[in-house]
Amino acid sequence: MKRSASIPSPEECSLDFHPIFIHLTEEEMEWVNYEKTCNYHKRGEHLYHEGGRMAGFYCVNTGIVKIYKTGIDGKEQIIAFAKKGDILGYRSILSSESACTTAKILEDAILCFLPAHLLIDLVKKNSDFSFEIMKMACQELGEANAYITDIAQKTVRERLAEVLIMLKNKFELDENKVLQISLTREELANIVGTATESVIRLLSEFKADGLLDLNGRKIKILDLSKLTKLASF
Amino acid sequence: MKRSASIPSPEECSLDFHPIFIHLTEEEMEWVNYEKTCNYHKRGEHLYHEGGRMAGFYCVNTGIVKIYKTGIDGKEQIIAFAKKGDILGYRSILSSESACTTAKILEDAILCFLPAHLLIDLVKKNSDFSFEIMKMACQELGEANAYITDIAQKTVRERLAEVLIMLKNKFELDENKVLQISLTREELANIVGTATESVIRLLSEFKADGLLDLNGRKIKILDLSKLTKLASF
DNA sequence: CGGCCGCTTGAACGTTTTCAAACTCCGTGG
DNA sequence: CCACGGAGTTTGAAAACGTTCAAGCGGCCG
Repeated sequence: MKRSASIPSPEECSLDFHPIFIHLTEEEMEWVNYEKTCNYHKRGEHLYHEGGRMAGFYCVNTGIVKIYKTGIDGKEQIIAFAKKGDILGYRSILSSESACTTAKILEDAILCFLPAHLLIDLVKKNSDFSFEIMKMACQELGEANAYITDIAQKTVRERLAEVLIMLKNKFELDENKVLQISLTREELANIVGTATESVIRLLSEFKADGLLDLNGRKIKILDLSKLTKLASF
Repeated sequence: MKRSASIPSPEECSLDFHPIFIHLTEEEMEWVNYEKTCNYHKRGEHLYHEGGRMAGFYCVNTGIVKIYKTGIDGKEQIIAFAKKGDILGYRSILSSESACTTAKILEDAILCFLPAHLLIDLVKKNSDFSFEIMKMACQELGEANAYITDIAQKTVRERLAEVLIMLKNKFELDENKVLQISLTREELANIVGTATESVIRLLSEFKADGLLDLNGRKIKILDLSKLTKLASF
């Protein structure tokens, strides 16, 4: 536990690669670096909870964060994942609402925390920064609308295929074509919006059809084009 | 057709009540009024189409606009309605994407059209305006996330109850407790994300349970609290 | 008056969920 | 080192839910 006790190195804390900050002046960037708090976060840790007030937002430098809402009798609905380069928690700050989701570390992460007032000040002072944030929010909105349509109209089978493709695009495959994110069957079900057993049955069906190979939580994509057809884009 | 041939009166074109514009300077407001084009739009008319480029955005002064995506074999998924005070089409402009929805007039409307460059210029020049737009986008994003969870986890019955409550909140009831928006059963189904027949069956079930009364497209809300319970918030 | 569109109902069908049980893997403690 | 326990996974069978198809009705517009 040497790492989690210590503070990340300056390189690990760098925000330079975050597309959001490219339009900041040197002065503003210094301000950001002065205000930021960078930390290690272990798997399982909660960053914030649905319904709570957001003290600030987070920039992901390494690791994976799961963002979800809690629905009927505690069942979670996964809304998104955040990985290197993503920011999270900005929505609630800008809309002056309490957090509409919960964020939990899925893979050990290095995150920078930036206080809410900084976000608001930057948005008010730097119109390019503001524009980037707005662009991001509008893109997310477009994706959310698309997902509403999918979830309302597609079968569970189609949605599972689609989710696998989405995960492949976001987290890539390794040299063996294995999805570079490890999810439980239940988590997969909570993205798709279905029961765990349904995911299990459909996955083995996909395997039987030669679309993919399974090895515990490792999912190897064998036939992307068939999978894409199944998702019916 | 005297009206549709003529141009709306200055009062009908006023944008003063739109909350979006309250932070504009007098000069900026003059600019908006100079650039705006105000028109009558008849029921059935399309404002823009999914996949097309947005030349600008619209402010609703009167009437109702239906905003939807087209899914599997043409089935529409209604994403939102816009009424007096709402703006639409801004998302695609700010995210530099093509329209992710289609907009169609549901009730004869008076709309102001504002060119895309105006939106972008205002966003870049007036940080308060920019902040308002961002706030709106972030709120919509929160609502979209909530709807994803609902549609993924709730039964059709719960969702229909929820949609009726949403419509009541947005369009109010008249003095007879009748919903002030007229939708076909199919349109209701396309909000809920289900088949037309399911909506019909559930509506008559709600009626049998004394929750509401039906008279063609007129839906009279009899027992809001029971309906709310059914929606399980 | 005819035809079309929207509404309604019934019945069959298919998909998905639920419940129950058993199995596997893995880490902990005896 | 092995037993134990727990979480996650898998499978089967039954049940619930929702869709689809088919048919008939009713009202409105041309």
